[in-house]
Amino acid sequence: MATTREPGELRCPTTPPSPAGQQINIYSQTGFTVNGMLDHGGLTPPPNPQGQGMHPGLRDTLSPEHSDLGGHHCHDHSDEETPTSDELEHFAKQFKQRRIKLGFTQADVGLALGTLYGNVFSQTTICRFEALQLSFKNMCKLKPLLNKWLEEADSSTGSSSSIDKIAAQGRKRKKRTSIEVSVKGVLETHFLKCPKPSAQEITSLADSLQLEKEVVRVWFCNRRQKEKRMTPPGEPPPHEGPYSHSGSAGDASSCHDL
DNA sequence: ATGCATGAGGC
DNA sequence: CCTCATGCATA
Repeated sequence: MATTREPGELRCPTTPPSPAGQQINIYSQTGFTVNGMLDHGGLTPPPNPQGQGMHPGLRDTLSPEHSDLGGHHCHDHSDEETPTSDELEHFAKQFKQRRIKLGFTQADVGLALGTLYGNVFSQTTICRFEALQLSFKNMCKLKPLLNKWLEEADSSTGSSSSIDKIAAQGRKRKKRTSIEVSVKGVLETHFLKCPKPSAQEITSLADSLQLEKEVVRVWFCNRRQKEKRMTPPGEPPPHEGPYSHSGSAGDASSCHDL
């Protein structure tokens, strides 16, 4: 049932005490510069064609170099340029390890980034970074920031934190709709058939599932995003029993079935 | 750790 | 409407 509840004040139950005492940060997102990835007084380095182009499976053999065309080449410094998937993976692992050793929570890091560079991030984002659950591009963007934080953190092992919260906006966030597992299953099935249903298909699907069209639409959007992330479900330290997923009995022909 | 949601930018 | 980057609210 869609029991619309207002966003109550809820605090993370698992937020270890962290030292506080720093400066305040500025605003939040939207409008920040895209780091200084390319700003040398030379030619603009070739854009990274990768990213979303590859499907989940770029775990091992991935050419770590780029084809230099034109006749110019820029060396890749310690941290810059487009890292490889492997590099990102390694970095993420090390980052998490060090972060924990230093006694910081994911939330702490997110805030620290804000006080350090003005870009605040939530626990969610840090978590996803560590788990490599972001898009390749996104990972590349965050790596430099987190890397810098690492340096700062281990350098000044003692005081680094801040307490600052951005006021919630006037808009009320819709209550999270919990979709029943059985319904999710149906959605999954449809996704396999048609990852990108048309508006009308979404409408009828929503209708048959008794869900708001918007909810269904968003579900598909989120589902597509998941498909684009790095680390295909169950890869790194495979301890998980991958769902053998039977060949969905039924039909897998056309997505038009209104 | 994740599911559903918001919003900006793009066609 | 979609993609993408992000995050509140939850399990």
